[in-house]
This record gives sequence, C-alpha cells and structure tokens, in this order.
Amino acid sequence: MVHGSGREREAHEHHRRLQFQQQQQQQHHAHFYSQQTQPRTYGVAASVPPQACSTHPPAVEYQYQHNPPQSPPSPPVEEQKPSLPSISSLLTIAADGERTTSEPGGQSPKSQQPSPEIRQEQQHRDQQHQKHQQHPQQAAIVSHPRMTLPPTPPMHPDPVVDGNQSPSASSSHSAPYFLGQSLNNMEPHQQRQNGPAAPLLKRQSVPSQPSMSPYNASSYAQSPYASSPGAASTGSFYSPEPHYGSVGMYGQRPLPSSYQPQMPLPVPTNSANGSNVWQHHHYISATSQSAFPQSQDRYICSTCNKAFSRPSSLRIHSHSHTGEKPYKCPQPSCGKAFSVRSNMKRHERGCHASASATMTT
DNA sequence: TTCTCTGTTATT
DNA sequence: AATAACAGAGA
Repeated sequence: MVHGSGREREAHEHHRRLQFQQQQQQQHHAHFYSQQTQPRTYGVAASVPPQACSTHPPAVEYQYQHNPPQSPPSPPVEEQKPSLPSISSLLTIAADGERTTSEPGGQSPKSQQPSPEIRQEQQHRDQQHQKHQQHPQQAAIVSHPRMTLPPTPPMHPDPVVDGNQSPSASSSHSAPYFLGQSLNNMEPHQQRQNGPAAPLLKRQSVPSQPSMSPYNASSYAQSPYASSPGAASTGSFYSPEPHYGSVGMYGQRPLPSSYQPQMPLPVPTNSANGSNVWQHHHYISATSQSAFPQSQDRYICSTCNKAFSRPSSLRIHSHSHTGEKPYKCPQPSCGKAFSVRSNMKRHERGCHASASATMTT
C-alpha cells in the first residue's frame, strides 16, 4: 500500500507530463511568437486564437519564417492572416444563427471583423476564457493576457485530468484550459495538494519551489523574451530536466557554481518530451543569473525542479518520486520500509520501542 | 562541504 | 496516530 501509493503518484505524474509535453510543444510555438508581438491590442490578440496554432501548425511555421526571432517587428496580426475571406463566409453563416453551435471545435473565426454585435460576443467569450487562465498577478507582470507564459493554472476542482487525455477534449478547449494547465508551472506543492494530479510535493514551506526560486518568477519578469528575442533562440535555459530526462527521472546533479544554462535547445528527444515547458520556466537572463545565489539550492530535482542545497537532500527527495524505501525497519516482524532514515528510526522507536529496548538491553 | 540526526509540519 | 517530507544543527 505504502509502496503502491508512491509509485502510483509517480505514474500519474509521469503520464500527465507526457500529455503536457505533447501539448506544450504546440503551446511553446504560440508563446514564443506571441512574445514577439507584444504591442498587439486585446482585440487583435483575440483574432489569433491559440487554436490556430494547434490546429494549423503549418501556419506557425509560416510565421516563423517570416518573422525570425532576431528582429520581430511586431507585425499586425492581420498581415499574417491572408485567408480572411473564407472566414468571413464562415461568419456569415454564423450570423445566420449557427454561432451558438459553431464553437465545438473551439475554432471560432475570431480573426475577422464581424459585425459589432458578434464581435462583442466573441470578445466576451475570450475574456471569460482568460479569466480562467490568468492570475491577476501575472496580468500585472505581463500586460497582455494572451502573452502570459503558462500562468499558474486555476486549480480545477476535479483533480482527475484524465478527461484531458482525450484528444478531442483537449482540442476543444485548447485555448484556455490548455494554457491553464500548463503543467508543472503549477507549484509542486500545489500539485501534491491536489492529489493524484498533484503528486509531487505537499509542503508549503518549501522555499525553493520553481515558482519561488530565483530563476523562475524573476526570470519571467526579466526574461529576454521581451527585450532580446534572439537570446531565446540561443537556448539559454536553466532546465536540468532536458539533460537528464533520458537517464531517468533523477539524473540530478549539482549545478556547477559557474553553471551556464546553455541548452543547445531542442534535442530531438527532449522536444518530443516537451521539455520546452521547463525551458520556459527556468530561463535565466544574464542579470538574474548573476544574482542567483550559486551556493544555495544548487541541486535540482529533475522531476519536480525542486532545489536543494545538499546532494543528500536531493537524493532523499528523489525517493519520494521513485517510491524507493531503502530504510527498512529492522524488526523482523515488521516489514515496513521508509524513504527517510529518520522516519524509520522514529517508527522503530514508536512502534517497536519495547522490542528494541529488549534487543538493545 | 556533506552527512546524519532531530524536530517540525502537512497529510492520511 | 502514523507517515511523508523537509529544514536546521551539529559532527
């Protein structure tokens, strides 16, 4: 039971991660591009729903080719959407009364300029979506809702994310929920608090959670995405996972004091795993990097990105992911095992106090 | 600098 | 109450 629960959590997490990784690949494109087109107004942004990227990946490629990261002139989105006429015709249909039922695919024709009435309705819909996916805090940091990097997701009351495993389901609400769930953007302790969907950590007192660590929130705020898109293309990410992911979940290793986040970017396997998620989350700009206390919390769990100051701490922590319980109760009659030695000791003292006393005396 | 032990907090 | 997980102190 004890063993099972730990491994189950891990399995859940792993499974979810895989899903997210797949999704995140597409999302990454959308984010990356949107970072370069900040000046868009809300209305314009609404005209380029994320769905467009997820359902028409080629279009994204097209945009990449025309807008290299080095010099994003923040072109008006309209210029990138030459195929409006067909949408207009769709709108006409929608105006005829189908607009209430034409949404199931989540591909509402938001890019055209419909009649004010319709447009308002669509905007309203978008606003509602964004309410779901955005925290006020992040709205403050990034003035543009659409450009917010994976926001701390609104915790779904239903922790069972299995519903999202359905491709159709994920695509149908790809816009808001997709972003909202953006994965482990969620703080590990929050994840744990949400049961199976949140298997990793549960303590709120953890100071070095991804979102709290110096290379997270601050890096967002200072992210060169905003100032130097070219830097992003060089792949300066602070993300241990892509490195060790193939080795196992716990290929942690100390970050060298002079650690330089030089991720040669998309290692094929990593891309396939969607490690972009972490890349997004752990990018450090030169500024924030220099400000980062190098001697502290250098050991990052590749699974949950939690930081530890000691390798032993990290090793012990890794047990929580693997379910490994190397410390077994010495009492023959008790087959219990623990992942933390002190916990085993305590168990021994508490549960086998008399037995141990007999043995020791 | 790291490890072990102890204490604490959260969860079940 | 038992357990999981973590941080801090001391070795």
